[in-house]
Amino acid sequence: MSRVIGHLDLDYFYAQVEEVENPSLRERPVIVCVFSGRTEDSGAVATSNYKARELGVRSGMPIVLAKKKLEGHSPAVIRMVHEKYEAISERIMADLEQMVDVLEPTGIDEAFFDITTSSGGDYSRARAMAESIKDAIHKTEHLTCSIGLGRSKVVAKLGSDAIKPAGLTVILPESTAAFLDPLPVSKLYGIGPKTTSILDQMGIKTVRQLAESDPTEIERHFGKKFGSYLISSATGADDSPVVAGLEPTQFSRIITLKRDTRDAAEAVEQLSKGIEYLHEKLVSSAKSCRTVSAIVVLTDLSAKTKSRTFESPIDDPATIKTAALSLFEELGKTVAKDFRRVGVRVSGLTSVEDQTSLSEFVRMGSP
DNA sequence: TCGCCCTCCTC
DNA sequence: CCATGTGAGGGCGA
Repeated sequence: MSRVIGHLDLDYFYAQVEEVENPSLRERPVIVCVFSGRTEDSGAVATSNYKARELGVRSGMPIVLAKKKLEGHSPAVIRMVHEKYEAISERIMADLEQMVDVLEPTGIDEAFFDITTSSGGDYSRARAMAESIKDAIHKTEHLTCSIGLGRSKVVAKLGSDAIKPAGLTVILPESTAAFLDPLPVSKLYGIGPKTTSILDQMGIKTVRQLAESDPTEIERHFGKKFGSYLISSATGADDSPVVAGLEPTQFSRIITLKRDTRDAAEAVEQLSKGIEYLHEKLVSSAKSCRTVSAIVVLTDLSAKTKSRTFESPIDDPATIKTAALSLFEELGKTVAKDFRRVGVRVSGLTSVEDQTSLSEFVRMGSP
């Protein structure tokens, strides 16, 4: 029996949340922006509503450029408030969890789910379940979403993208090949510009061509792991499970500096709020980290990182700060250009409860 | 295993 | 024409 996997995507999430909060915005192009603070309007568009997209606005576009495209259309330019969207997302995910067998959130606005058991493997029952999920989110949060149903994560994800906003696309197991075959490989999850270009050079343009290509040849180019993933996604036979309760493995914070510099102290100074935030994240998730990394983006937008791993896990802000400072100092010596953006990452996360306490360690004795 | 880089994803 | 922010995962050399 085929599995029934779903992928749910909240439509133009941040901008839609703003529309719900202020319905008069629906008539206007809306851009939700991240302001870097470097100059008045420097920064980028995080997302926009469909009115803005129709006028040529795209995610990641400089705010100044987006404003030019929207000139004369009375655009709403809104500063992004991440915590607001996070709270709404958490409520929705908690509700969803009650409605499916397994829920795997993969971002603030999307999640995979498995309803094989509760639908009995019946795709018309599954469709009805997807419809009630959409209704529930609309009732409670007044938000629309798009859902794809299919036999694998890759297929479900393509489904949620096929018709949006407010779409529901069901790809029956027996129609999987017909659905996938004609798509360009770049549509598959995990295939970006680089992989597309390599495949193109191998004469592989469509998902069908990828599915029919020699697995050995593919694995030779992309490695065992990614190679076998490519083949199984292309055939729709990818059997990776939907997994609930995945724990984060890293937290990071990166900011744009008010002015370019190579001074480590200034980097850490401007990052001090960010380091506080990382500390809070560690405490609130009951985790410690073993590795601290400093990230710099130089004036030419190239990036460099340097990290330090501690023997035992740490979670206090002072230690993170000191580590970051020395890492930035070392980076400052090796790079040829000034820092434009700086960041700190904590990784190698372990749950506090998992950590072997000293007394426990002594009791265990040396192996 | 660590450290660093690359690729990708989403907004 | 300016270019934000977060996180996952793999490859590879040391």
